[in-house]
Amino acid sequence: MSRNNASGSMLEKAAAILECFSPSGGPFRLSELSERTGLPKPTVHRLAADLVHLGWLERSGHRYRLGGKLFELGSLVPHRLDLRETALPFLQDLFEATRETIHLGVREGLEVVYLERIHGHEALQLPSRIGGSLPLTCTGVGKALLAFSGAELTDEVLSRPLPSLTPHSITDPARLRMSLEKIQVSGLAYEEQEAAPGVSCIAAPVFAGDTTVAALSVAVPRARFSPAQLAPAVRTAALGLSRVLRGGVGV
Amino acid sequence: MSRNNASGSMLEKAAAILECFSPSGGPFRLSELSERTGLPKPTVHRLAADLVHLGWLERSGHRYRLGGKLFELGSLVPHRLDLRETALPFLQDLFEATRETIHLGVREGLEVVYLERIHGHEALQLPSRIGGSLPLTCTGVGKALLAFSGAELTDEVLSRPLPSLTPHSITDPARLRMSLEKIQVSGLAYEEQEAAPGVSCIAAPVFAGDTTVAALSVAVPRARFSPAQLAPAVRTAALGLSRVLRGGVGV
DNA sequence: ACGCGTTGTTCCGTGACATGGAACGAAGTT
DNA sequence: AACTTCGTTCCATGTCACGGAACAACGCGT
Repeated sequence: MSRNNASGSMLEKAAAILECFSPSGGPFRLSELSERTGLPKPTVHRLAADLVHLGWLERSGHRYRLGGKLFELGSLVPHRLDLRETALPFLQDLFEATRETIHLGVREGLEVVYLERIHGHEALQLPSRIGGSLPLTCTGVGKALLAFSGAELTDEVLSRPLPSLTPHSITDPARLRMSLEKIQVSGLAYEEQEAAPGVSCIAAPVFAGDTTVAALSVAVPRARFSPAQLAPAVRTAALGLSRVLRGGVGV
Repeated sequence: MSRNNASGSMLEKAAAILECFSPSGGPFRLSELSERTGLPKPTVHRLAADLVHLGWLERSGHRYRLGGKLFELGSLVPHRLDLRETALPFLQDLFEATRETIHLGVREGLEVVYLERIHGHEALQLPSRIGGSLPLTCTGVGKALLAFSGAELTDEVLSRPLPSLTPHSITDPARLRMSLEKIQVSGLAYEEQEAAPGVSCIAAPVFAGDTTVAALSVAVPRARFSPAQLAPAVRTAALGLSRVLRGGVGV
């Protein structure tokens, strides 16, 4: 029924099979893979066997999952790895100061990709996942990135319909533009229930020299949201990280 | 010169290209990839182009790096993801209590694979990397895993030559067996400069029900190593995580 | 117990497409 | 300017991926 991105070279088919697992992640049966990819069952059977052989897929009984080799390779992606490594101490500081959920994200096209997310025992219900992407327009990290990535990008984003994750997500271009301007003067992005109901967020951009390379944020249950206490911590972490990156991390 | 694992299906060749990046990670030129894989240049050229098209490889100028899609897929590997998520709060506690480098690892075959590694501003020089694997026999996490994974595995490991990461790594089977027995009675694994010079480590196994699913550790510069203070923290974190996993995480 | 729907799996003739040697052009090196 | 080494394109060859059809192994409802 799905008639997904179907065929082409063998690689594309293999990729299509692996793509089935994002973002659902969950184990799939052969026929589910066949249906989701639009590929005939024997083809999926053979390819899946090959992928298992390579360690890219794992198979227990009749269920397929992503394999350990992908985790290994994914951990080596250089830009992600380096940035995460240098950012981690600052994220830890921020966590220790606030004891709330911390995010680190970079921009990729018109979306934000999360590189790290740390939290304590009380886990918020959030749409963000490490490695996952969300719209720039309705997340704290995304808005911080967007506000400091040049006017062309802002125009590009505003020229399209604005996606929304919750009823509070900003869908009016004019309102978003105003919000971005406020972010530019204050250096901090606020977000209230635009990404997840009941959760507010405050974010700050991270610079390497004069280009925006990332943003970090702290997400808080709405009931506990007190900008006066969080803002200095977030700003401090972002500035500290930016100072270390000044020499730094290549694009 | 390398005559690596050469050819076969197209997937194997593509995998061979990607494997070039572990653990070096660094960017490679076309001819380097050709040499390392043993594949002819035109073949690598075509495959690399396909991989770039899929987002598995990135190309800037004439240099190839691993692509963002791999990071995304790697973050979805279920066993890794779930365990890391539930373990994170306990790792944070342990970090906050010790302010030292924390590791979380699982066993995969005869090696330990690290799922998480958090640290502060002072980063130790360690061979461990997230997603990377090391021998079970010369790391704290590895020894904790090995000591609680059954006698057959111990015999299997001891029947082979013991690898070493430093001159202090244990290479005598008898000594290792004794060390493992001590770990079994104390519930804690000690490791002194066996993985990296100047670094000591104390680790504890993590159970889900009655099976060992992971181990966590704290690594400390030898000068600061004081087991009396670290041991209770490590044990507490491991027990806390085990308690949460009791219901839990499937194999 | 039986039949039916659905699953995972094997088989195999066909042809699409990956293959890699050879040739080319573009840098960088001596 | 002659040479080396790189990335890239071309194309005739034959390999190997392809997927329909047939088979086997469950699970299920009555």
